[in-house]
Amino acid sequence: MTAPPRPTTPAMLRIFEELNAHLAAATQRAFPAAAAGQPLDPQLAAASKPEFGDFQANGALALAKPLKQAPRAIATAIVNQLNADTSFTALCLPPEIAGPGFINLTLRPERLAHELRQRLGDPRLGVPSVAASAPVVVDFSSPNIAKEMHVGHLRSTIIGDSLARVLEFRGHPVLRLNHVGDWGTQFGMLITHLKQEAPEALSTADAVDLGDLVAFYRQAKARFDADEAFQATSREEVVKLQGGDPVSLKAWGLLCDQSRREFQKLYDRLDIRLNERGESFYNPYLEAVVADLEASGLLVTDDGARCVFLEGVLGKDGTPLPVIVQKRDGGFNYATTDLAAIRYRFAEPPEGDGARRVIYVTDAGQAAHFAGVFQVAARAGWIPKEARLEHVPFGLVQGVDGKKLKTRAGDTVRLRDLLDEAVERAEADLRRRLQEEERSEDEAFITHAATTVGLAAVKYADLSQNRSTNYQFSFDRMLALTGNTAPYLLYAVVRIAGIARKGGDMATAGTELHFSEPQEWGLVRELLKLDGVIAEVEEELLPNRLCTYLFELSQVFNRFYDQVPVLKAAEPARSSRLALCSLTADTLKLGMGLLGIPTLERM
RNA sequence: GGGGCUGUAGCUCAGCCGGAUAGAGCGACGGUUUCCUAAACCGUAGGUCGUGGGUUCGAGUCCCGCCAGCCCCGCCA
Repeated sequence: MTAPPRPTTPAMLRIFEELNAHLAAATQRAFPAAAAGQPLDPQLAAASKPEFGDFQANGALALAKPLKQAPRAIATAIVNQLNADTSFTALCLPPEIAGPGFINLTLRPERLAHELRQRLGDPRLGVPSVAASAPVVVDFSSPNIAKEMHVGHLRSTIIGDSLARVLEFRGHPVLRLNHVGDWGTQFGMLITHLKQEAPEALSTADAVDLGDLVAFYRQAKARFDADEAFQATSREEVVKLQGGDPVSLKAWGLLCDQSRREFQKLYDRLDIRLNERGESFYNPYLEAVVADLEASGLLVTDDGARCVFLEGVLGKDGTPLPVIVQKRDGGFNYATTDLAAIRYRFAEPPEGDGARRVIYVTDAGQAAHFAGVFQVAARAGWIPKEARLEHVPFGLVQGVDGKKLKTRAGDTVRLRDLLDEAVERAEADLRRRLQEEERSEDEAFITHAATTVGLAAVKYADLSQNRSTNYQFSFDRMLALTGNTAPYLLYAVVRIAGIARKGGDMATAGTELHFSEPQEWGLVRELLKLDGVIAEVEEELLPNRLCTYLFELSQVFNRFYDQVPVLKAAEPARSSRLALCSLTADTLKLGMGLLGIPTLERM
C-alpha cells in the first residue's frame, strides 16, 4: 500500500546513526563536488562477516563512476578524513580498506563494553521506546463463529500476537482486534437450518454443544450449495439479521456467546489477548460506506449489484474487476465490512480508532481481496496521508507430505488437538529423558515443563519461518532438542539459570567489565544487536528475524558456555562473565516474550 | 485466460534499500565429558541460487521471457 522509506537495520542503532553521520561528513569533505547533486549515501551496513569488523561502508564503490576515480582511491580519501576526526577515532579503530573498496569498521572494545554496561539492569535492554504514537491496529486470528478454531487459524493467531507484542514493547498503543466472522451469509444459512432442525438452539443457551453446532454448520453449507430455495431463505434471513430482527438477533447472540467461550479457552492457553470486534460491529456503518462511495462518484450499478471497478485489475474478459459493496438482494458482503472497518479504524474518535497503521494478518490467498479493498479505500479518501495500511500475508500450513495439513481421516486439524499433541509429545520426551538420566521430578514440574516446551515449539516453529512461504508442520522437527527450535533456545536460558543456582550473582548493574576472550567479545557483539533487530521486526513485520537473532544468540552463548568457565574463573573475569550470562538470559527472555513464549528455569 | 506467491545443499529453511569466497539447522561422516545440565561443543563432506536473456563496476537479490508447484479471480469470508 503506502511505501514508507526503508529504515536501516543494523546492530546498535544509535552507534550506526553516529557512524553514518561521520561517513557522510568525511565523504563530503573528501569530495565536496560529489555532494553537489545527490545526497551522499555511505551505504553503511552491518559487516557481512566477523573478520570484516562490525560495520562496512560500501559507498566508495558507487562513487567510482561519477567521480571517475578508482574506488580504492576514493575509499582511501574517505578514510583519511575519518582518521582526522577525533570523535570518529574515539569510536572506532582505524578503518581498513578491503576488496574492491569496502571500508571496514571495527568499534573500539571499550566502547562496546560501555554500551553493554548501559544495558545491564536496563529493563528495556537498550531498546528505545517511541515518544508518542497514534494507535496501531493489528487484525489477527479472526475465527468464524459456530466453527471450531483449526490449523488454519494457527499462523494468523501466533504471528499476529507476536507482531502486537513487538509493537507494544516499542510503546505503540496497539488495538488487537479479533475480526471474528459473526455476520453475513453464513449466519443466514445456519439460522435457517437450525430453525428447521434444532430450533431450541436459537432460543436457549447451550442447547446444543459446539461440536453439534459445527455439524449443523456443515449441513447448512451443503444445503446452501445444493438447494436454491434454501439459498433464498438464507439470504432473506441475513437481511433480517442485518435489519435488526429481534428473533434473529437473539439466536445470533446465543451462537456467538457459545463460540466465544470456546475461542477464549484456546487464547488463554496460548496466552494471547484479543479484543473481539467482529464483522457485526461494522453493521451500523455499512450504509455510510456505500453512501460515501456514491458521493465520491466511485459507485457503479452493474447487473443490480453496486460496485466499484478497480483500476489496473482486469478480469477474464479484459474489463476491470469490481469490488461489490452491495449485492443485488440489497445485502452487504465482506468487502463492505472490510471497507467499513478500514474507514472506522482510520477515522478519528469517537466514531473511529484514529489509527495510523493498520495491519491485517491473514493468509496470502486473500492478497487480491485486500489489494482491491485497499484501493477502494484509498480512492475514497479514507486513508490519511501519513498512514500505513498493510496486509501481512502468510503461506499455508502443510503436512510433511507437502499437502495441506489434514488428520489421518482427512479432516481439518483442530487447533486444540494440535496443541494437545505437541504437549503430549513434549511430555513423553521429558519422561524418557528423566528416566535415562535417572532424574526424579514431581508431576507438577513435568506438566509445567512439558506444556511450556510443547506450546513454545508450536509457536516458535511457525514464527521462525519467513511467513510468506508455505509452512511445513512437523512435530518431530519443532520439538527437536537441537537446531533452530524452541527447546534449543529454552535450554540456553536453563543453562544460565543453572549458573545462578550454583552461586552466580546475577545482580550485575555496577560491574566493571573486563573481557579478554574472543567468545566473550562474540557474545558482547551479539547482545548489542537487539535494538536493531526489534526495529527491523517493527518495520518489516517479520518475526522470523527475531527468531534468527535469538537462535544465533543462543549459539554464541552455548559456545561461550562450553569454552569459557564462568563460576570457576578468577576475578575480574568471573563478574564480567556473570554479567554476560545475566544479560544473555534477560535478552533471551525478553525476545522470547515478544514471540509469546515463556521460558523455564529448569527443564 | 488474467493476477499473485513460491522455486537456494539429500531434507527444512535464512539470505535485511544489489556488494567481498551464497549461510544455517537437520541428516551423513569424524572428534570432544575428572569441570557451571553433552537438550551442548568442535570439525569434514555437500549448492550450475528453476531456466534463458537484460540492466550494472558488481545480481540469489532489480527488469523481461520461459518452465514447475501452490493460491486467487462479481454478488462466500
